[in-house]
Amino acid sequence: MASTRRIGAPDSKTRARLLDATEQLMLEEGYAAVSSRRVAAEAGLKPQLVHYYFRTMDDLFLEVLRRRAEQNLERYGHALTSDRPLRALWDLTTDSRGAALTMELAALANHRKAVRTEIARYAERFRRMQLDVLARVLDDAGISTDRCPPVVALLAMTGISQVLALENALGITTGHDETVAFVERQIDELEGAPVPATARPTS
Amino acid sequence: MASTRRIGAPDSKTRARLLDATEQLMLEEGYAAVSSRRVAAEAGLKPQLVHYYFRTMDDLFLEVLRRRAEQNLERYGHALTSDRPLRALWDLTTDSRGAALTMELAALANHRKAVRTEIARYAERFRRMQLDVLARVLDDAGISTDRCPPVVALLAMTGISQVLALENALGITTGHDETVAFVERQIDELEGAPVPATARPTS
DNA sequence: GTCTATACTTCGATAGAC
DNA sequence: GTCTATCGAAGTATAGAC
Repeated sequence: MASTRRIGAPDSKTRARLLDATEQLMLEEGYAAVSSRRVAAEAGLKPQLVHYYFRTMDDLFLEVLRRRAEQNLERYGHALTSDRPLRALWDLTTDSRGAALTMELAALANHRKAVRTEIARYAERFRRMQLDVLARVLDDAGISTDRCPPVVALLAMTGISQVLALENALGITTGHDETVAFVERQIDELEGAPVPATARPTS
Repeated sequence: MASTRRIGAPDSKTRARLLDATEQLMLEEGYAAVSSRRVAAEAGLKPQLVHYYFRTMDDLFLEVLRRRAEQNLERYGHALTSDRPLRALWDLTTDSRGAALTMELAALANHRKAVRTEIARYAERFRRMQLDVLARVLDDAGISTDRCPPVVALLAMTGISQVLALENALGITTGHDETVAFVERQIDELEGAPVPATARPTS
């Protein structure tokens, strides 16, 4: 029989503080630093509150993941409608804070089955949205996809931004500037390079 | 003054068993599963022995890292002298077991300063060796490096193999086959292996 | 609805026995 | 040189007080 234990309200202010503290802790010290005691200390609360609002640590991690993923899905939605969708997509995948948290969640997935399952679900949705953008841009630019299918270009782009984020975290930056410049030049060519000045059309 | 506590012999059979057990545990359940008790259980030994041979857990992780890194340095050395060095390099970076362990160590580096420092040191050495191979191959093939410097190609290759490994661990494989085929075709063209009919050397 | 007192488990590490 | 007995701290989680 299921436990009769109660759970905190989903819209509680305290609950949100715990989620923020968890995310902060993951970024600063990695997911392994996340414990009920550490999260509570970061939020200035008592450790037991973590278990009141999130019955288990898995629930806490899942909620962090979902909150961030939904936010990202919305951002990618906007990228789709941008006048330079590919550039918008690249900017999103190279956002350092987002990339770092993604890395932590991916590492976490290695030994938390619930997290792995949820990440895989979201990843498929992201992949599809990204592919839509890329396929459309390549088609508009009249690029043949025989030799390099859109999915290959997408994986390359994802991989490059990932390795940049990972090495950044380790303090290795050799070749990063050149790589970013290269990718952005490719994107500019595909989407029609804007004049290099700061003149941007008003939105 | 430093502690008077003693430490086990470096060539001890028991010590090696503990290192093996740690590596195994990291691959199977992630680095967060590595504790003195779990490692000992995996090796069929008593938990306190971990602290006898490796004073702290940091020391244990560092030894796992060094052992694996030295092994890899040797492998990359061989790749340099292969008749198809680029292909050998690609095979090494896509070795799934090695990639998985690297991911774990990278994640571990996020909150273990000693590990991060040591990884960064080895990473610089690897990067240099890999660049030597790539620059030579590109030069031999007469490829201009103006547009795409060797270091950019290297980061792309590293990123692609990394994202493949990461997604594999998550159970996502969409587009993987196409991507591997694409990269290997590029390599074959550069190194003059069986060239497909549509191959077009750069002018 | 919100939070605290508390149980029980596992952790890293040391001192000392063989 | 090798291993064991044991400690204090930190971890997750639950039952019950406000």
